Amino acid sequence: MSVKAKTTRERLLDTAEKLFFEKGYEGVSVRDLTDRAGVNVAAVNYHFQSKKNLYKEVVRRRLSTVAQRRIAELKQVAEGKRTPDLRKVIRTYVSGFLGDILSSKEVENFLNLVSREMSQPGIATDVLIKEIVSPIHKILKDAIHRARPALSEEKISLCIISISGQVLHFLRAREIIKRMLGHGYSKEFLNEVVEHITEFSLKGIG
Amino acid sequence: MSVKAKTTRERLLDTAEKLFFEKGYEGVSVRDLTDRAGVNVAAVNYHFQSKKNLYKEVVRRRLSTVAQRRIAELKQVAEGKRTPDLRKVIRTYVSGFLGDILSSKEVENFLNLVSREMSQPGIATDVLIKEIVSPIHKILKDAIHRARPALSEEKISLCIISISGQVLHFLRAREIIKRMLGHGYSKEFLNEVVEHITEFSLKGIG
DNA sequence: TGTACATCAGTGAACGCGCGTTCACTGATGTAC
DNA sequence: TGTACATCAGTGAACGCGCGTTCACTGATGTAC
Repeated sequence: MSVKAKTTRERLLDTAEKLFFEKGYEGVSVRDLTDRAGVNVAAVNYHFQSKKNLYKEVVRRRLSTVAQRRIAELKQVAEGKRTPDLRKVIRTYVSGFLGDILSSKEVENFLNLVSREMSQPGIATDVLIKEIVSPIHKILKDAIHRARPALSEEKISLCIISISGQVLHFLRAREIIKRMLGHGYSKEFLNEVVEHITEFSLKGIG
Repeated sequence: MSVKAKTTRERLLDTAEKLFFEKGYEGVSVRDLTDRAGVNVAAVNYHFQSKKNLYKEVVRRRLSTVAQRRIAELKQVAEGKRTPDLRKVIRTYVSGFLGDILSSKEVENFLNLVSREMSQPGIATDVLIKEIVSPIHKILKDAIHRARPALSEEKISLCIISISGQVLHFLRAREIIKRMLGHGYSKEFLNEVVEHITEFSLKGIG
């Protein structure tokens, strides 16, 4: 079997991912982290020079996987064809960020972090914009442009912001939304939300 | 003339409002506050018992004015008539939160705070929900129900969340939106955004 | 009107605490001759 | 194969700092007789 024991570095990265994604950079102290990981306080600075660096490293690690998957999914439905199926494009985008937050704690937590950094610029905002926000924006813009050639560039951007605003709000304001609706985020409800945002936005674009 | 000199308490409240609204509760230290106000560090605890209490007091002070105005505006266009003009209702809601953020630094900063507390529960979230979120939600729900009787209660709530999601996103993610669009938030642009969200949402509701 | 005392706003200095980081060290593994 | 030294992961304890808060105090104003 040989279940290789995790090194201190690996344990730190895994614990940091969990805690940072849940509580944000400032919500986690170095001691929270090292206690939970079962390593010495000095380990963070030994392996990553600083808390900030560890955070960036953690973001980078997940980002490449998640961003690549989201971008690949979108490209598949948005590119190639002469006029893309806008409903499919939007649904893919929305469901990529909302659809399966329940199926994987890691993805859910990572999306928490993304939405947090989108709401107020933080340590990793630059890399997030570069690796995920801009590429997706570009794909969506292009797809909408080909599907609705009459719309101006500015109008298309406003529509994209309207869509991502809804997605981020449903991601971020879960607690308040739960209170307003009187129920939580079940699998079925999330599917309903994805359909809702898709149809709402499709009609909104016109 | 008799320009009455501000008391320490008043200076603290005014400074706290400015700083808390701009940078959030945790972004401001008691010393930031008292230095800026030109008063002693101990004054915060002398007048307000704790930093937390000062924050609540500051929120309470603005909230009553802003909430009352927003609710009054909405009631005027939403209530009374048999079937309300949905376009007017939505525009009033959207423009209440986005329309004049440039005209008053205080209102802009307060709306920053509201949107911050809506994104992640904070010290004042409860009072905000009670005084402004719930009442407005109720008015909107009722107006949409009378204008579109076919829609279910759940569907109406989803639509309201879609609208407020857009509003909050345009409020919160200003830095990122500026980068995406290549220009800032001018008076004209804000009017354009209000019209955009109104029409997008009106079509979205169907 | 004068005196004694209470109440109040406001202050300077310090407290205890948790924070991120650093220092001096250990013990295991690798490398050179 | 044995010895000497270098490199590395990891550690325990402490450092300096900024934080919210508290303490003991001053000086001005109000109140009672």
